[in-house]
Amino acid sequence: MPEVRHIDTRERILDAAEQLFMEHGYEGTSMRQITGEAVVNLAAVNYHFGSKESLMQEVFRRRLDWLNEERLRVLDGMEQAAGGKPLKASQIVDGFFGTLLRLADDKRRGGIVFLRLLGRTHTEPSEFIRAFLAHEYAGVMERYKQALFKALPDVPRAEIVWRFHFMLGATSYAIAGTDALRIVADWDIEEADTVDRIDRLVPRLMSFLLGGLRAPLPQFDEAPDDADARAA
Amino acid sequence: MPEVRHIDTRERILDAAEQLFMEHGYEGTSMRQITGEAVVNLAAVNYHFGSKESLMQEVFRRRLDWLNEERLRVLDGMEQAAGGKPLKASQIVDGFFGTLLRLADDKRRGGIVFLRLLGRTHTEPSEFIRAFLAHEYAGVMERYKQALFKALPDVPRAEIVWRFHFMLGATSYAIAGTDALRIVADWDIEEADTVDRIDRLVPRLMSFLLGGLRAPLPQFDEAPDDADARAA
DNA sequence: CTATGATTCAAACGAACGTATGAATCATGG
DNA sequence: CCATGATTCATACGTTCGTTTGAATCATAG
Repeated sequence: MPEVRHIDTRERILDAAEQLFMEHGYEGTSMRQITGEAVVNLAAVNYHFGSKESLMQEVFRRRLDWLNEERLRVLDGMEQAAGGKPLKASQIVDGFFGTLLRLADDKRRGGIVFLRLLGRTHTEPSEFIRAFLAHEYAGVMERYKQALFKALPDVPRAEIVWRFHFMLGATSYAIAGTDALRIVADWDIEEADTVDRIDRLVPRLMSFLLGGLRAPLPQFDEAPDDADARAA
Repeated sequence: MPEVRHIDTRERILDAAEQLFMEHGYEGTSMRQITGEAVVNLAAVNYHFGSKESLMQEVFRRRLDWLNEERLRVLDGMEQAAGGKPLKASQIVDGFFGTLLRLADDKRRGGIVFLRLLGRTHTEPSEFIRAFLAHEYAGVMERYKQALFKALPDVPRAEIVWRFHFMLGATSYAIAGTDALRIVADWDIEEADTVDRIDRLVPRLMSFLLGGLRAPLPQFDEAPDDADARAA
């Protein structure tokens, strides 16, 4: 097999790119940084991936393919077990976000580095990246959306979609900046240490997400204009 | 006063930069794009602001100074009215996030363009930007944090800080991508039209945030290892 | 009406960017 | 064990980047 150096080089590039894209973003990372960190020749990226854009896509595909398939497997399993009855909202949320967050401990599948990269990329401005992510997510999103509709028949569908969106935001942000707490202001979570944070982040975030998902529906009181009246 | 052209040029640069940084990010926006959009000479940015970094900081300072002072004014007013008694959580959340979101309608203070820029920048990788934002936010964060501690005396402080963090994430994401709904997957909110979205986004997001903030506390069942038992 | 300082301008700087090239080096199949 | 195709390598290409420069133009004060 003439594949040994090949694969090794490819993987080293992907690892370095994953790390650097996470730290400095796509535009902020140069080919020379990537190949330098990976200890490969500058031309290797173009040889193996064709371009910087293709490299970026491969960085995501390598991790997202498994993640989204796993999400579908989990959902399939839960629906099978439920035998046609609606799932609980907490199950669905855990299937989608829990499956994501549990990646943090799985270094073989990217671990916390990929998690942070993914969190940051959700708000990445580059057009082609967002388009690519939209395509990668399309199938999974549709399935989970339908499951939530079924689980919460009394909640307007538009409301569910919005709240899914808010949950995505809270999650992206939470994983994008594990250190962002002391960035947005220098709060220090009293007890927090590196290991502790991820372990406890999951139940903390899950409580928050479910609380938000099941919150009382908003009142669109009166005229669209101004409308200072807010529920106290 | 030799200030007329001066100020006009400065402002045109700031407006163009605000728009372009929002669309393409800091690294993805070039000086030539900015000066082209502003219809000023390429050298004008360096003449008026010194560097691209300083320009970025000025773009934010122009808007954030007022926003954060307003947040403090609102909090002061509410605390005065309460006369020493704790505020309601919903008041505090509205003071912080509502004041932010109501900027969307205030074109004079940046409107939705600045709002989206701010949302995206929270996960921006560049070190100096995050450092700058941390400094800008420091005072306001501390005051609101203390207000929440007082309003929710039964909730562990660490939990409040985390939930504030989650709220920030949900909000950033919601405003960063008003179009991100059809980006993350191509959902279309049935009724949603441009005007409608922002009007209804506020009560929707507020309900979600409050639901999350007041959710049942997480259970850290069976410490995984390193039994740092903390009250559940 | 001219002198002065502030602003604008066209042009250029060196550095860094993503990419391409062709020769050198490698591992393998015949 | 040599021929072949895959991979690595040093080097260079053409652009674009942020910034600088010095002259031209402007608005005002004396």
